[in-house]
Amino acid sequence: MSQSLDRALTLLNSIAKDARTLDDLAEEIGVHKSTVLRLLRTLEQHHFVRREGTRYYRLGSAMFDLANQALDSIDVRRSAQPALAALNARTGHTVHLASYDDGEVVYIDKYEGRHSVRMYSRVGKRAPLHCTAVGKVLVAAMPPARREEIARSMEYPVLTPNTITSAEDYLAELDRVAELGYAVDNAEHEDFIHCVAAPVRGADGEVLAAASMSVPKVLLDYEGLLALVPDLRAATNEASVHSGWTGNGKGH
Amino acid sequence: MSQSLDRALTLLNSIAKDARTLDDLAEEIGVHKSTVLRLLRTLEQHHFVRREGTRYYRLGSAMFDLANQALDSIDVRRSAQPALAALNARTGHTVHLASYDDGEVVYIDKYEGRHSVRMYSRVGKRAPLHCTAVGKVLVAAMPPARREEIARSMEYPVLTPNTITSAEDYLAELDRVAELGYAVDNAEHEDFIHCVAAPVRGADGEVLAAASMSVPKVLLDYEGLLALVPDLRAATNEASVHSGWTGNGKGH
DNA sequence: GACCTCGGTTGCGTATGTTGCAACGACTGT
DNA sequence: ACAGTCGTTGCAACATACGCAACCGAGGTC
Repeated sequence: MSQSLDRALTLLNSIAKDARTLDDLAEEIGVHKSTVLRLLRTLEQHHFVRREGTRYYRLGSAMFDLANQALDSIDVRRSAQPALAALNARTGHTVHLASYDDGEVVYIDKYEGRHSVRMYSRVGKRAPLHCTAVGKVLVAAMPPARREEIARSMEYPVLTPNTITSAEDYLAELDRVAELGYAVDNAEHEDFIHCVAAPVRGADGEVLAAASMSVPKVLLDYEGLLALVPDLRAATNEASVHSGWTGNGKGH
Repeated sequence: MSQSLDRALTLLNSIAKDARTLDDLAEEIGVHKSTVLRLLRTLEQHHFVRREGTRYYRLGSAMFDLANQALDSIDVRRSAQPALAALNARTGHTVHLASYDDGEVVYIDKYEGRHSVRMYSRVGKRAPLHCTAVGKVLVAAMPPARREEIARSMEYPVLTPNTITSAEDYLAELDRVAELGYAVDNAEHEDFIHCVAAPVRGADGEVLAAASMSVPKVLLDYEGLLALVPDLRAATNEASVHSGWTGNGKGH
């Protein structure tokens, strides 16, 4: 819609990967380098990028500032924090908080696990709905019509041998999740990791977000993973209460 | 330089403060609302903003994602983390890590103190050079000519009764800081808080960032504040070592 | 239930802002 | 000192983003 803005935002993404030079960027988005220069200057004025020496560009501080302001304004994040931090401290496993956004899952908080296996996730990162436990929880919370609509319009890229690959299978899985009140990702996203997730609810019983624990398979087998569910649900319940949930689906 | 981009970035700032409506935004930046709509649509495509319902706009996940990528790429931040976290845990006081950027100080990390007095700071936020301990440390580390240049071109807004208000006083203060190896902010920025700061150095002895501890005056008097300096310097030394510093100003 | 208002959305013509070009200048390495 | 590389600037041409005004759709009021 807006060409120059579109190009500028694309630039930001490139720069984020790592510091880049002018010609690099120009070639990458297929415009003349003078154009890139002018866009970068505007971005620089607003502190969205900064120059390193004269040659390289990096993301600037406005990025951090705005992002942190935005994170602060996500209420679930703040209200769920104590419960999730405690869960993380108690179990030592990686805990994620995620919400639904435009056909994907977005991580809005992360508590790093104590075991050294680091996951390729980060606050702000997006992940597919079909192969994550949080994705299943979030979609399962929607009315059946919406579920169907989403499931039908999704792609089902195969990421591991266990990945769900069809709308039918996914919808069946969602039914199970809705009934049980929690979801499992049995190494459907990353080969060596499996997860369990449960919903965090707000005042009217609506699902605000989903919290998950991720564990390397070498550390805990499937049985062991399921044994974490009560602990997880205790934490999501506590988080729900802090978010205004009263347990009867009718807040206040 | 680029009008539409400039406007879009301004919009982001407005939206960050809190969710806003279209007309609001249009009036705020003085353009027609259809223009704002188109900019927002482009921003939305890139996930820089998301819509809440149909009426309100909020910052989107691309913001978080890029910001976290950017933070990860700041090496000092990562290498200083263990030492600063330990310092924070040991003392219970708020610890900041900051670097110099374009005539201001930028906070690149923050460890919240245990006492309930919260400071108005945040990762990514900017602060003036003349009234912060970190600012003094960072400028004091520059060659005299550069110090002078910066000091002369700065504004000296009065924020508290103790704020330094002239280039002469500031330069004198910088000399003291350079000699002592640490800086004090004696309630020059916020009335009820005073701070001490010390430099974090890299492989070649250059100052990469400054770390500070901030304490409410009611909790600790000036004497008590100064008594924290050894502890702080132990932490910044450790952080420096992790950043490649060898103590002789000649890395490797 | 019809009317009204308010906010978001769309199509269109025009002027403005943005683009690509080409020449310049600063810096590096040989 | 020269060649090569990369960032920077001025300018003219054009595409783009702009403002306008009319069109919707939802919520509230009488």
